[in-house]
Amino acid sequence: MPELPEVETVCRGLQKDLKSRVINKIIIYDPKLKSLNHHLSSLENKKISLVTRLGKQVLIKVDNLYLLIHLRMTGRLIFVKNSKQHSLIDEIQKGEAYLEHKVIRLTQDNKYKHVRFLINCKGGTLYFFDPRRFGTVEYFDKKPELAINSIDALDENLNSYLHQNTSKIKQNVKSFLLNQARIVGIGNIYASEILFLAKIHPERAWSSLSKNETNLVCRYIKQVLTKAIEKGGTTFSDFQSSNGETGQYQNELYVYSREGEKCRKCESLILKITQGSRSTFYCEKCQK
DNA sequence: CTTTCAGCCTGGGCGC
DNA sequence: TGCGCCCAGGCTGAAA
Repeated sequence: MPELPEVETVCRGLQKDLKSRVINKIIIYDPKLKSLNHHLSSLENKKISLVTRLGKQVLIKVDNLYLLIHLRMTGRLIFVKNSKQHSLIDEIQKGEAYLEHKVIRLTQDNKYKHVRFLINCKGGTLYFFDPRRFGTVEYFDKKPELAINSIDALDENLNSYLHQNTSKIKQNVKSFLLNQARIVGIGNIYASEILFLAKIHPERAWSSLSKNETNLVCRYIKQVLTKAIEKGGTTFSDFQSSNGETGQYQNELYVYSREGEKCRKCESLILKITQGSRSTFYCEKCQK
């Protein structure tokens, strides 16, 4: 689910909600997260100072310590302010939520929502829901950084990075955009959208791009991701911001998930192919 | 070195 | 209604 714009949307919401709150208690329900247990006590009674994005991950600064959360496919971080209405903690204590395979499942609208862990702080609780349980939470005692030789997709130096470091890469352009060891933040939805707008065929080799085409890709990486952030991300089935709102960028898509529908520029039919075992959507006529 | 592909998981949608 | 199959926004690590 979450690519850079969705993670940025979550971070902005959490920064507002969590900043300056003191952590009372952290509870882990999913045994897959138990490595975090060793560090929980060092986080309690400390103040959250900053929530920022690191690539596709959410970085929460707690005093001089860090929690790095990767949402992967279905992870959601939802902050619920304290109110008279019962919180999940209350429901657990009242036995209205129950344990199944040690992962809390909360019934709500007859649907199960899997809570892997929660942070209860003064004024509210941050829940980490993740049905598929691909998401990860890591603890660091110093600030984690992006991998060497990689660059954030919205870094202002992206253009010179692409020209200086990537001209020999023979990988197809679509797979290259998804490669997080290089550009960090682009996922399967936005990769197809960026290539459509840049009018570049997804099966071209990255090294075959002219200087001008590389500039175009760079321009549309910035444009697409920035606009998607403005729209609060893309919601297909289950992306939600930290206050539970859905994104709006799905209404702007030119090709993703539009196989067999008419291209919004030339009216020929959108095609779907598989590259690196991921779906790619494109317009044969618009993209050369 | 590069590239592919199964695996990690669950739930929704579809065809029968 | 139900069952089986396919699909999914990400990433890793083993194998080729």
